[in-house]
Amino acid sequence: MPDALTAKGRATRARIVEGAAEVLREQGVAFTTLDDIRSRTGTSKSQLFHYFPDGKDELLLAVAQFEADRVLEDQQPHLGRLDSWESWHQWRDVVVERYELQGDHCPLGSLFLQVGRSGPGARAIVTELMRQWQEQLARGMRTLQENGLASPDLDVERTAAALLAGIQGGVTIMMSTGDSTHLRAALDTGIAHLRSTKGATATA
Amino acid sequence: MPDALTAKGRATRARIVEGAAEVLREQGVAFTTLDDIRSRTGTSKSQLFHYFPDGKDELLLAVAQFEADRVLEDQQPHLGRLDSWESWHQWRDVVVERYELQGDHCPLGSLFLQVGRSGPGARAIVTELMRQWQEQLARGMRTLQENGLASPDLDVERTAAALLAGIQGGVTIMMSTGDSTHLRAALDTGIAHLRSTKGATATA
DNA sequence: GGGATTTTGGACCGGCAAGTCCAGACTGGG
DNA sequence: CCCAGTCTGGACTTGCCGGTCCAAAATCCC
Repeated sequence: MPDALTAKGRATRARIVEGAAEVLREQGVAFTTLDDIRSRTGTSKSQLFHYFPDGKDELLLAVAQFEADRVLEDQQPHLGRLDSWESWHQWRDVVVERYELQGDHCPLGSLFLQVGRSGPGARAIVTELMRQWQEQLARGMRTLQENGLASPDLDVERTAAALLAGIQGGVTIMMSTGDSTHLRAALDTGIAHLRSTKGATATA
Repeated sequence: MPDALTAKGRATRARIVEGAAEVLREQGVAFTTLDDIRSRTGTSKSQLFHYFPDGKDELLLAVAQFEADRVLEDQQPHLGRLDSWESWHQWRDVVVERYELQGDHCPLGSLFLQVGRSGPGARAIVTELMRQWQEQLARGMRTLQENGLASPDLDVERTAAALLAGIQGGVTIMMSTGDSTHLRAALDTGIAHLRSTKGATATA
Protein backbone atom coordinates (compact mmCIF):
# COMPACT_ATOMS: atom_id res chain seq x y z
CA MET A 1 0.00 0.00 0.00
CA PRO A 2 1.22 3.49 -0.72
CA ASP A 3 1.89 4.35 2.89
CA ALA A 4 5.48 5.23 2.13
CA LEU A 5 5.99 6.83 -1.22
CA THR A 6 9.44 7.59 -2.52
CA ALA A 7 10.02 10.81 -4.41
CA LYS A 8 10.01 8.72 -7.55
CA GLY A 9 6.81 7.07 -6.47
CA ARG A 10 5.08 10.35 -5.88
CA ALA A 11 6.22 11.59 -9.27
CA THR A 12 4.88 8.51 -11.01
CA ARG A 13 1.59 8.75 -9.22
CA ALA A 14 1.22 12.39 -10.21
CA ARG A 15 2.13 11.56 -13.78
CA ILE A 16 -0.59 8.94 -13.87
CA VAL A 17 -3.24 11.29 -12.55
CA GLU A 18 -2.34 14.11 -14.89
CA GLY A 19 -2.04 11.84 -17.91
CA ALA A 20 -5.32 10.17 -17.10
CA ALA A 21 -6.97 13.57 -16.81
CA GLU A 22 -5.72 14.45 -20.29
CA VAL A 23 -6.97 11.27 -21.88
CA LEU A 24 -10.31 11.56 -20.12
CA ARG A 25 -10.77 15.11 -21.30
CA GLU A 26 -10.06 14.04 -24.86
CA GLN A 27 -12.00 10.81 -25.10
CA GLY A 28 -14.52 10.95 -22.31
CA VAL A 29 -14.71 8.46 -19.52
CA ALA A 30 -16.92 6.04 -21.42
CA PHE A 31 -14.33 5.41 -24.09
CA THR A 32 -11.19 5.43 -21.97
CA THR A 33 -9.57 2.19 -20.87
CA LEU A 34 -6.79 1.58 -18.43
CA ASP A 35 -4.63 0.67 -21.40
CA ASP A 36 -5.17 4.11 -22.88
CA ILE A 37 -4.00 5.66 -19.64
CA ARG A 38 -1.15 3.19 -19.36
CA SER A 39 0.14 3.98 -22.81
CA ARG A 40 -0.29 7.73 -22.43
CA THR A 41 1.59 7.82 -19.16
CA GLY A 42 4.23 5.29 -20.11
CA THR A 43 3.41 3.00 -17.23
CA SER A 44 2.51 -0.62 -16.76
CA LYS A 45 -0.61 -2.28 -15.48
CA SER A 46 1.04 -3.13 -12.22
CA GLN A 47 1.90 0.49 -11.52
CA LEU A 48 -1.67 1.54 -11.98
CA PHE A 49 -2.77 -0.95 -9.39
CA HIS A 50 0.23 -0.29 -7.22
CA TYR A 51 -0.75 3.34 -6.77
CA PHE A 52 -4.50 2.81 -6.97
CA PRO A 53 -5.13 -0.57 -5.34
CA ASP A 54 -8.90 -0.26 -5.69
CA GLY A 55 -8.54 -0.02 -9.43
CA LYS A 56 -10.18 2.20 -11.94
CA ASP A 57 -12.70 3.76 -9.60
CA GLU A 58 -10.02 4.96 -7.25
CA LEU A 59 -8.02 6.42 -10.11
CA LEU A 60 -11.09 8.12 -11.52
CA LEU A 61 -11.80 9.61 -8.16
CA ALA A 62 -8.28 10.98 -7.91
CA VAL A 63 -8.68 12.52 -11.35
CA ALA A 64 -11.97 14.04 -10.27
CA GLN A 65 -10.30 15.69 -7.31
CA PHE A 66 -7.51 16.89 -9.56
CA GLU A 67 -9.97 18.43 -11.99
CA ALA A 68 -12.06 19.96 -9.25
CA ASP A 69 -9.00 21.75 -7.91
CA ARG A 70 -8.20 23.01 -11.37
CA VAL A 71 -11.62 24.55 -11.79
CA LEU A 72 -11.16 27.13 -9.07
CA GLU A 73 -7.43 27.62 -9.67
CA ASP A 74 -8.07 28.54 -13.28
CA GLN A 75 -10.35 31.35 -12.18
CA GLN A 76 -7.78 32.92 -9.92
CA PRO A 77 -6.77 35.52 -9.09
CA HIS A 78 -9.95 37.09 -10.48
CA LEU A 79 -12.40 35.00 -8.52
CA GLY A 80 -10.72 36.05 -5.29
CA ARG A 81 -10.83 39.76 -6.06
CA LEU A 82 -14.35 40.55 -7.19
CA ASP A 83 -14.35 44.05 -5.73
CA SER A 84 -15.20 46.22 -8.71
CA TRP A 85 -17.24 45.95 -11.89
CA GLU A 86 -14.05 45.75 -13.84
CA SER A 87 -12.86 42.73 -11.88
CA TRP A 88 -16.22 41.06 -12.34
CA HIS A 89 -15.96 41.49 -16.07
CA GLN A 90 -12.41 40.21 -16.15
CA TRP A 91 -13.50 37.15 -14.25
CA ARG A 92 -16.35 36.67 -16.68
CA ASP A 93 -13.94 36.67 -19.60
CA VAL A 94 -11.68 34.15 -17.93
CA VAL A 95 -14.56 31.77 -17.28
CA VAL A 96 -15.82 31.96 -20.84
CA GLU A 97 -12.36 31.45 -22.25
CA ARG A 98 -11.52 28.59 -19.95
CA TYR A 99 -14.57 26.60 -20.91
CA GLU A 100 -14.40 27.42 -24.58
CA LEU A 101 -10.90 26.01 -24.65
CA GLN A 102 -11.81 22.95 -22.67
CA GLY A 103 -13.46 21.26 -25.60
CA ASP A 104 -16.53 19.16 -25.54
CA HIS A 105 -16.03 16.86 -22.62
CA CYS A 106 -16.86 17.85 -19.09
CA PRO A 107 -14.40 15.94 -16.95
CA LEU A 108 -16.34 16.30 -13.75
CA GLY A 109 -19.74 15.72 -15.20
CA SER A 110 -18.80 12.49 -16.84
CA LEU A 111 -16.65 11.30 -13.99
CA PHE A 112 -19.52 11.81 -11.68
CA LEU A 113 -21.85 9.84 -13.86
CA GLN A 114 -19.42 6.97 -13.90
CA VAL A 115 -18.39 6.82 -10.28
CA GLY A 116 -21.45 8.48 -8.86
CA ARG A 117 -23.27 5.48 -7.65
CA SER A 118 -20.37 3.63 -6.19
CA GLY A 119 -19.93 5.80 -3.18
CA PRO A 120 -20.19 9.19 -1.60
CA GLY A 121 -16.67 10.04 -2.74
CA ALA A 122 -17.54 11.69 -6.02
CA ARG A 123 -20.54 13.44 -4.57
CA ALA A 124 -18.41 14.93 -1.82
CA ILE A 125 -15.94 16.32 -4.31
CA VAL A 126 -18.62 18.03 -6.37
CA THR A 127 -20.47 19.34 -3.34
CA GLU A 128 -17.33 20.83 -1.87
CA LEU A 129 -16.39 22.43 -5.17
CA MET A 130 -19.81 24.02 -5.49
CA ARG A 131 -19.67 25.25 -1.90
CA GLN A 132 -16.33 26.97 -2.34
CA TRP A 133 -17.26 28.43 -5.69
CA GLN A 134 -20.50 29.87 -4.41
CA GLU A 135 -18.77 31.18 -1.31
CA GLN A 136 -16.31 33.16 -3.37
CA LEU A 137 -19.06 34.59 -5.54
CA ALA A 138 -20.99 35.57 -2.44
CA ARG A 139 -17.90 37.21 -0.96
CA GLY A 140 -17.50 39.26 -4.11
CA MET A 141 -21.11 40.36 -3.94
CA ARG A 142 -20.75 41.40 -0.32
CA THR A 143 -17.69 43.43 -1.26
CA LEU A 144 -19.78 45.21 -3.87
CA GLN A 145 -22.33 45.97 -1.18
CA GLU A 146 -19.65 47.31 1.13
CA ASN A 147 -18.35 49.52 -1.63
CA GLY A 148 -21.82 50.85 -2.29
CA LEU A 149 -21.90 49.29 -5.73
CA ALA A 150 -24.77 46.93 -5.05
CA SER A 151 -27.88 47.19 -2.97
CA PRO A 152 -27.58 46.00 0.64
CA ASP A 153 -31.02 44.47 0.19
CA LEU A 154 -29.65 41.95 -2.25
CA ASP A 155 -30.09 38.34 -1.16
CA VAL A 156 -26.47 37.43 -1.64
CA GLU A 157 -26.60 33.69 -1.08
CA ARG A 158 -29.54 33.20 -3.39
CA THR A 159 -28.09 35.38 -6.11
CA ALA A 160 -24.76 33.60 -5.86
CA ALA A 161 -26.52 30.25 -6.08
CA ALA A 162 -28.42 31.39 -9.15
CA LEU A 163 -25.29 32.68 -10.85
CA LEU A 164 -23.47 29.45 -10.12
CA ALA A 165 -26.36 27.50 -11.58
CA GLY A 166 -26.27 29.68 -14.67
CA ILE A 167 -22.58 29.04 -15.21
CA GLN A 168 -23.03 25.36 -14.66
CA GLY A 169 -25.92 25.16 -17.09
CA GLY A 170 -24.17 27.35 -19.59
CA VAL A 171 -21.24 24.97 -19.59
CA THR A 172 -23.50 21.95 -19.84
CA ILE A 173 -25.34 23.41 -22.81
CA MET A 174 -22.08 24.33 -24.45
CA MET A 175 -20.84 20.77 -24.06
CA SER A 176 -23.98 19.50 -25.72
CA THR A 177 -24.45 22.04 -28.46
CA GLY A 178 -20.99 23.49 -28.98
CA ASP A 179 -22.36 26.98 -28.53
CA SER A 180 -21.30 29.29 -25.70
CA THR A 181 -24.20 31.69 -26.08
CA HIS A 182 -25.95 30.44 -22.99
CA LEU A 183 -22.87 30.63 -20.82
CA ARG A 184 -22.30 34.23 -21.85
CA ALA A 185 -25.95 35.08 -21.38
CA ALA A 186 -25.95 33.61 -17.88
CA LEU A 187 -22.86 35.53 -16.84
CA ASP A 188 -23.91 38.80 -18.43
CA THR A 189 -27.44 38.64 -17.12
CA GLY A 190 -26.20 37.71 -13.67
CA ILE A 191 -23.81 40.64 -13.53
CA ALA A 192 -26.39 42.97 -15.05
CA HIS A 193 -28.79 41.91 -12.34
CA LEU A 194 -26.24 42.85 -9.72
CA ARG A 195 -25.63 46.21 -11.32
CA SER A 196 -29.32 46.97 -11.61
CA THR A 197 -29.71 46.88 -7.85
CA LYS A 198 -27.33 49.74 -7.17
CA GLY A 199 -28.39 53.31 -6.49
CA ALA A 200 -30.75 52.12 -3.78
CA THR A 201 -28.50 52.89 -0.84
CA ALA A 202 -24.88 54.01 -1.00
CA THR A 203 -23.50 54.19 2.49
CA ALA A 204 -20.12 55.87 2.13
CA MET B 1 -35.93 -4.44 -41.31
CA PRO B 2 -38.64 -2.48 -39.61
CA ASP B 3 -40.02 -0.98 -42.78
CA ALA B 4 -43.34 -2.61 -42.14
CA LEU B 5 -44.30 -2.79 -38.51
CA THR B 6 -47.39 -4.62 -37.40
CA ALA B 7 -49.48 -3.20 -34.59
CA LYS B 8 -47.89 -5.78 -32.37
CA GLY B 9 -44.49 -4.78 -33.60
CA ARG B 10 -45.07 -1.13 -32.87
CA ALA B 11 -46.28 -1.99 -29.39
CA THR B 12 -43.21 -4.07 -28.66
CA ARG B 13 -40.91 -1.40 -29.93
CA ALA B 14 -42.59 1.18 -27.75
CA ARG B 15 -42.42 -1.15 -24.77
CA ILE B 16 -38.70 -1.53 -25.30
CA VAL B 17 -38.08 2.19 -25.48
CA GLU B 18 -40.16 2.97 -22.43
CA GLY B 19 -38.73 0.12 -20.40
CA ALA B 20 -35.22 1.05 -21.40
CA ALA B 21 -35.88 4.63 -20.35
CA GLU B 22 -36.98 3.39 -16.93
CA VAL B 23 -33.94 1.24 -16.39
CA LEU B 24 -31.63 3.96 -17.59
CA ARG B 25 -33.18 6.48 -15.24
CA GLU B 26 -32.69 4.09 -12.35
CA GLN B 27 -29.22 2.75 -13.02
CA GLY B 28 -27.62 5.24 -15.33
CA VAL B 29 -26.35 4.41 -18.76
CA ALA B 30 -22.93 3.30 -17.57
CA PHE B 31 -24.33 0.43 -15.56
CA THR B 32 -27.13 -0.67 -17.85
CA THR B 33 -26.69 -3.67 -20.12
CA LEU B 34 -28.87 -4.93 -22.89
CA ASP B 35 -29.74 -7.83 -20.64
CA ASP B 36 -31.12 -5.45 -18.04
CA ILE B 37 -33.34 -3.92 -20.68
CA ARG B 38 -34.25 -7.32 -22.05
CA SER B 39 -35.32 -8.61 -18.68
CA ARG B 40 -37.21 -5.45 -17.74
CA THR B 41 -39.16 -5.38 -20.96
CA GLY B 42 -39.73 -9.12 -21.18
CA THR B 43 -38.12 -9.41 -24.57
CA SER B 44 -35.34 -11.42 -26.15
CA LYS B 45 -32.03 -10.39 -27.56
CA SER B 46 -33.23 -10.89 -31.08
CA GLN B 47 -36.11 -8.50 -30.60
CA LEU B 48 -33.79 -5.78 -29.44
CA PHE B 49 -31.77 -6.12 -32.60
CA HIS B 50 -34.85 -6.67 -34.72
CA TYR B 51 -36.23 -3.26 -33.80
CA PHE B 52 -32.87 -1.53 -33.45
CA PRO B 53 -30.62 -3.12 -36.07
CA ASP B 54 -27.72 -0.82 -35.26
CA GLY B 55 -27.68 -2.08 -31.72
CA LYS B 56 -27.31 -0.33 -28.45
CA ASP B 57 -26.47 3.09 -29.84
CA GLU B 58 -29.61 3.20 -31.90
CA LEU B 59 -31.72 2.17 -28.93
CA LEU B 60 -30.05 4.75 -26.72
CA LEU B 61 -30.75 7.39 -29.30
CA ALA B 62 -34.41 6.44 -29.42
CA VAL B 63 -34.57 6.67 -25.64
CA ALA B 64 -32.90 10.07 -25.78
CA GLN B 65 -35.57 11.30 -28.17
CA PHE B 66 -38.26 9.83 -25.95
CA GLU B 67 -36.87 11.59 -22.89
CA ALA B 68 -36.39 14.86 -24.74
CA ASP B 69 -40.06 14.85 -25.72
CA ARG B 70 -41.04 14.17 -22.13
CA VAL B 71 -39.11 17.18 -20.86
CA LEU B 72 -41.29 19.73 -22.60
CA GLU B 73 -44.50 17.74 -22.28
CA ASP B 74 -44.12 17.59 -18.53
CA GLN B 75 -44.04 21.37 -18.36
CA GLN B 76 -47.27 21.81 -20.23
CA PRO B 77 -49.67 23.45 -20.26
CA HIS B 78 -47.88 25.99 -18.08
CA LEU B 79 -44.90 26.52 -20.34
CA GLY B 80 -47.22 27.41 -23.21
CA ARG B 81 -49.20 29.97 -21.22
CA LEU B 82 -46.68 32.21 -19.51
CA ASP B 83 -48.86 35.30 -19.71
CA SER B 84 -49.09 36.42 -16.09
CA TRP B 85 -46.95 36.33 -12.98
CA GLU B 86 -49.20 33.68 -11.58
CA SER B 87 -48.62 31.42 -14.56
CA TRP B 88 -44.88 31.95 -14.32
CA HIS B 89 -44.94 30.87 -10.72
CA GLN B 90 -47.05 27.84 -11.47
CA TRP B 91 -44.63 26.83 -14.14
CA ARG B 92 -41.76 27.30 -11.73
CA ASP B 93 -43.40 24.92 -9.25
CA VAL B 94 -43.94 22.30 -11.92
CA VAL B 95 -40.32 22.43 -12.99
CA VAL B 96 -39.01 22.09 -9.46
CA GLU B 97 -41.35 19.24 -8.70
CA ARG B 98 -40.61 17.39 -11.90
CA TYR B 99 -36.90 17.36 -11.33
CA GLU B 100 -37.11 16.64 -7.64
CA LEU B 101 -39.11 13.53 -8.44
CA GLN B 102 -36.82 12.45 -11.21
CA GLY B 103 -34.16 11.20 -8.86
CA ASP B 104 -30.47 11.44 -9.26
CA HIS B 105 -29.88 10.44 -12.84
CA CYS B 106 -30.18 12.83 -15.71
CA PRO B 107 -31.31 10.68 -18.63
CA LEU B 108 -30.29 13.11 -21.30
CA GLY B 109 -27.03 14.16 -19.78
CA SER B 110 -25.76 10.66 -19.41
CA LEU B 111 -27.12 9.47 -22.72
CA PHE B 112 -25.37 12.31 -24.41
CA LEU B 113 -22.10 11.43 -22.78
CA GLN B 114 -22.40 7.89 -24.03
CA VAL B 115 -23.59 8.44 -27.56
CA GLY B 116 -22.23 11.94 -28.00
CA ARG B 117 -19.15 11.15 -29.94
CA SER B 118 -20.59 8.57 -32.23
CA GLY B 119 -22.53 10.97 -34.36
CA PRO B 120 -24.50 14.13 -34.67
CA GLY B 121 -27.69 12.35 -33.67
CA ALA B 122 -27.54 12.98 -29.96
CA ARG B 123 -26.29 16.50 -30.38
CA ALA B 124 -29.19 17.31 -32.68
CA ILE B 125 -31.71 16.06 -30.16
CA VAL B 126 -30.31 18.19 -27.36
CA THR B 127 -29.91 21.25 -29.55
CA GLU B 128 -33.47 21.03 -30.76
CA LEU B 129 -34.79 20.58 -27.23
CA MET B 130 -32.92 23.63 -26.03
CA ARG B 131 -34.13 25.67 -28.99
CA GLN B 132 -37.77 24.86 -28.37
CA TRP B 133 -37.49 25.36 -24.64
CA GLN B 134 -35.84 28.75 -25.01
CA GLU B 135 -38.33 29.76 -27.65
CA GLN B 136 -41.25 29.11 -25.34
CA LEU B 137 -39.61 31.05 -22.52
CA ALA B 138 -38.96 33.94 -24.89
CA ARG B 139 -42.55 33.87 -26.07
CA GLY B 140 -43.73 34.11 -22.46
CA MET B 141 -41.47 37.07 -21.87
CA ARG B 142 -42.78 38.85 -24.95
CA THR B 143 -46.31 38.27 -23.73
CA LEU B 144 -45.36 39.95 -20.47
CA GLN B 145 -44.03 42.88 -22.44
CA GLU B 146 -47.23 43.10 -24.46
CA ASN B 147 -49.25 43.08 -21.27
CA GLY B 148 -47.13 45.87 -19.83
CA LEU B 149 -45.78 43.59 -17.11
CA ALA B 150 -42.17 43.72 -18.23
CA SER B 151 -40.04 46.41 -19.75
CA PRO B 152 -40.00 46.55 -23.55
CA ASP B 153 -36.27 47.24 -23.28
CA LEU B 154 -35.65 43.75 -21.98
CA ASP B 155 -33.35 41.68 -24.17
CA VAL B 156 -35.71 38.76 -24.41
CA GLU B 157 -33.50 36.24 -26.16
CA ARG B 158 -30.58 36.79 -23.86
CA THR B 159 -32.70 36.67 -20.75
CA ALA B 160 -34.39 33.50 -21.92
CA ALA B 161 -31.02 31.95 -22.66
CA ALA B 162 -29.79 32.86 -19.20
CA LEU B 163 -32.89 31.45 -17.53
CA LEU B 164 -32.57 28.24 -19.47
CA ALA B 165 -28.94 27.97 -18.46
CA GLY B 166 -29.93 28.51 -14.84
CA ILE B 167 -32.47 25.73 -14.96
CA GLN B 168 -30.06 23.42 -16.66
CA GLY B 169 -27.34 24.13 -14.15
CA GLY B 170 -29.74 23.91 -11.25
CA VAL B 171 -30.73 20.46 -12.38
CA THR B 172 -27.13 19.41 -12.90
CA ILE B 173 -26.15 20.57 -9.44
CA MET B 174 -29.15 18.83 -7.95
CA MET B 175 -28.13 15.59 -9.64
CA SER B 176 -24.67 15.90 -8.17
CA THR B 177 -25.45 17.13 -4.70
CA GLY B 178 -29.03 16.04 -4.11
CA ASP B 179 -30.00 19.59 -3.22
CA SER B 180 -32.51 21.63 -5.21
CA THR B 181 -31.49 24.99 -3.71
CA HIS B 182 -29.71 26.10 -6.85
CA LEU B 183 -32.55 25.18 -9.15
CA ARG B 184 -34.98 27.18 -7.04
CA ALA B 185 -32.56 30.09 -6.79
CA ALA B 186 -32.10 30.17 -10.56
CA LEU B 187 -35.83 30.16 -11.22
CA ASP B 188 -36.70 32.67 -8.53
CA THR B 189 -33.88 35.03 -9.40
CA GLY B 190 -34.73 34.78 -13.07
CA ILE B 191 -38.38 35.62 -12.50
CA ALA B 192 -37.46 38.35 -10.01
CA HIS B 193 -35.22 39.85 -12.64
CA LEU B 194 -38.11 39.94 -15.06
CA ARG B 195 -40.36 41.57 -12.50
CA SER B 196 -37.76 44.17 -11.56
CA THR B 197 -37.80 45.57 -15.09
CA LYS B 198 -41.41 46.60 -15.04
CA GLY B 199 -42.61 50.12 -14.39
CA ALA B 200 -40.12 51.45 -16.93
CA THR B 201 -42.56 51.81 -19.76
CA ALA B 202 -46.10 50.49 -19.86
CA THR B 203 -47.59 51.16 -23.23
CA ALA B 204 -51.25 50.45 -22.80
C1' DG C 1 -56.22 -22.37 -45.08
C1' DG C 2 -51.91 -21.61 -46.84
C1' DG C 3 -47.83 -19.23 -48.01
C1' DA C 4 -45.16 -15.15 -47.12
C1' DT C 5 -43.70 -12.13 -43.61
C1' DT C 6 -43.02 -10.63 -39.26
C1' DT C 7 -42.07 -11.61 -34.53
C1' DT C 8 -39.90 -14.18 -30.87
C1' DG C 9 -36.69 -17.33 -28.08
C1' DG C 10 -32.40 -18.25 -26.63
C1' DA C 11 -28.01 -20.60 -27.45
C1' DC C 12 -23.71 -19.18 -28.94
C1' DC C 13 -19.56 -16.47 -30.21
C1' DG C 14 -15.73 -13.32 -29.82
C1' DG C 15 -13.47 -9.60 -28.15
C1' DC C 16 -12.30 -6.47 -24.91
C1' DA C 17 -10.89 -4.62 -20.77
C1' DA C 18 -10.39 -4.97 -15.61
C1' DG C 19 -7.79 -7.07 -12.52
C1' DT C 20 -4.00 -10.72 -10.91
C1' DC C 21 0.53 -12.34 -10.39
C1' DC C 22 5.30 -12.95 -10.10
C1' DA C 23 9.80 -12.11 -11.34
C1' DG C 24 13.15 -8.80 -11.80
C1' DA C 25 15.11 -3.93 -11.41
C1' DC C 26 15.89 0.03 -8.76
C1' DT C 27 16.66 2.69 -4.37
C1' DG C 28 17.92 4.06 0.05
C1' DG C 29 19.73 3.23 4.54
C1' DG C 30 23.05 1.07 7.62
C1' DC D 1 27.93 -3.63 -0.34
C1' DC D 2 23.98 -5.85 1.16
C1' DC D 3 19.29 -6.22 2.57
C1' DA D 4 14.56 -4.63 2.90
C1' DG D 5 11.32 -2.20 0.76
C1' DT D 6 9.64 0.00 -3.31
C1' DC D 7 8.92 0.20 -8.06
C1' DT D 8 8.23 -1.71 -12.75
C1' DG D 9 7.21 -4.89 -16.81
C1' DG D 10 4.16 -7.59 -19.01
C1' DA D 11 2.01 -12.12 -19.62
C1' DC D 12 -2.11 -14.27 -18.10
C1' DT D 13 -6.81 -15.02 -16.37
C1' DT D 14 -11.56 -14.07 -16.10
C1' DG D 15 -15.99 -12.47 -16.64
C1' DC D 16 -18.94 -9.69 -18.95
C1' DC D 17 -21.61 -7.91 -22.63
C1' DG D 18 -22.64 -6.52 -27.35
C1' DG D 19 -23.74 -8.76 -31.26
C1' DT D 20 -24.91 -13.04 -34.43
C1' DC D 21 -27.70 -16.79 -35.91
C1' DC D 22 -31.25 -19.95 -36.90
C1' DA D 23 -35.30 -22.13 -36.11
C1' DA D 24 -39.95 -21.93 -34.33
C1' DA D 25 -44.14 -19.45 -33.37
C1' DA D 26 -47.44 -16.01 -34.44
C1' DT D 27 -49.59 -13.04 -37.71
C1' DC D 28 -51.24 -11.13 -41.88
C1' DC D 29 -53.18 -11.13 -46.39
C1' DC D 30 -55.18 -13.30 -50.23
